[in-house]
Amino acid sequence: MKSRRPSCTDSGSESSESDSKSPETTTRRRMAANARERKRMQGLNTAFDCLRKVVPQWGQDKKLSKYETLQMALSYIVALNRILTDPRRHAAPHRQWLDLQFDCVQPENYSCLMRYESPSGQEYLHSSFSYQLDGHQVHV
DNA sequence: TAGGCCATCTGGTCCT
DNA sequence: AGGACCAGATGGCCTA
Repeated sequence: MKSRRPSCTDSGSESSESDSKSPETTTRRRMAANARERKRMQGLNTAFDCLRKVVPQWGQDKKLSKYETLQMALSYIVALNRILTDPRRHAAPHRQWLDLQFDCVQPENYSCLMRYESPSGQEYLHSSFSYQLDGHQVHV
């Protein structure tokens, strides 16, 4: 594991008589805030690990970065959404419906719309997704 | 060695 | 008032 900067959060002395402005209190609060922030970031990283497990890796032996994980999750959701909204077009065995690459879905290229279509073809309120793929506007 | 990725610290802001 | 969240800064590790 990485060697981390010496942490000042190890549970140490607790001053009980200090007022709210004393250096001791300030330091104690900072240490507590650091510990909370560390815990929060660990929770975030746990969530990223969970996301990596359910997102396709396409044979990558290297762990996806956080950014790549988010991009891949976005592409994956788009692909699954396409299957759900138009299964006959996208779910055929010969279809390479998961051939979206990271670059296919860039934040500047997509927009979320509020439209949905049921499997029976009946339209109702839902969320759909559109993005730029190879220069073409794709709606799923 | 440079660049990418990451963990941690820190101060600011918002919320309860 | 204190906790949660966020973004910037900093420095360590790893790989090409």
